[in-house]
Amino acid sequence: MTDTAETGPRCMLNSGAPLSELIQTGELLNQNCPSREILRHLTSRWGVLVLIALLEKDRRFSEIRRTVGGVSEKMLAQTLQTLEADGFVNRYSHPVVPPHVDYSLTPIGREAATKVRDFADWIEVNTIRILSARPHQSQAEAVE
Amino acid sequence: MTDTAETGPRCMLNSGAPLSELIQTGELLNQNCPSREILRHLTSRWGVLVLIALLEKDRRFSEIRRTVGGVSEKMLAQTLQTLEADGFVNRYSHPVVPPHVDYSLTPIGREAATKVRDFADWIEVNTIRILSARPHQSQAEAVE
DNA sequence: CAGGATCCTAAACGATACTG
DNA sequence: CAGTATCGTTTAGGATCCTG
Repeated sequence: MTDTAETGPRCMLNSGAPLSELIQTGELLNQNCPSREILRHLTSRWGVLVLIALLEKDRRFSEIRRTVGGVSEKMLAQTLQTLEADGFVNRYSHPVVPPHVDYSLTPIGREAATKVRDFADWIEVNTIRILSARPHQSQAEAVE
Repeated sequence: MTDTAETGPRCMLNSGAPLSELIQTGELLNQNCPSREILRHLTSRWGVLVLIALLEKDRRFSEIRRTVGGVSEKMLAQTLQTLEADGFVNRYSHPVVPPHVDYSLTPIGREAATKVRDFADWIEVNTIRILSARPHQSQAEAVE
């Protein structure tokens, strides 16, 4: 045992090497890679849907809330803050009362959202196919 | 108020219309659409990484566990069961002792995994750019 | 209107022990 | 080896109330 409690090999992205020289291949499978965090934010339950909603057009808070079915105020605020902190979303608060806040995608946010949207499109197109190809559950499983 | 406690408009995919005539556009934003469930499975924390691991080659349980850094036995088993139930993954248990179980992608699982891999690749290529473009946290936030 | 603060429940997760 | 069962912890998530 060493002095540090490493849980696996270090990721190249935090190995101390100069960033400009790094090449990443399959680093997501590495537990310690910061790309894991990005992945989790972008694939989070509400993050995916918010990105899609904002890809269509800029929206204000309550509009996103209405667009993304089922999201609570709290989770929407939290999701938007995370996406903003990652630099995927711009937040512009108009200096008026009552408050008016507009959300939009940053350039890199738009890139990410486009990728997410591609994947979402695939799911929407294939959902029926997936549901019908699904192995049937047994009675026991269905009751569960 | 009606007799049913609907939380939003029905999704076309469970509206009772014949499946073959349905067209889906933006149905993921609808709370009641079954595609939401597929999305959650495919974008789940470990689901993404398992699909990527299996896209490279077929693997047995312990091999996936070693490949996907940080996944626990329990979560891997659970994730594989979900992906199998959705029809994305094949499970073949060799009739030997000690047990030997091979996992592989189904055709539709391979399609899905390819899409996931595309997105993952984008993240890996852009992680550095994302991290450096991130708005800096304040001292207060950093301590938090 | 856009949230922040609070409280609470449910689900996800991980570690460990056990079994065919 | 490939799980299952159990337990305890952590996080996600929702509901409600409150404020500039």
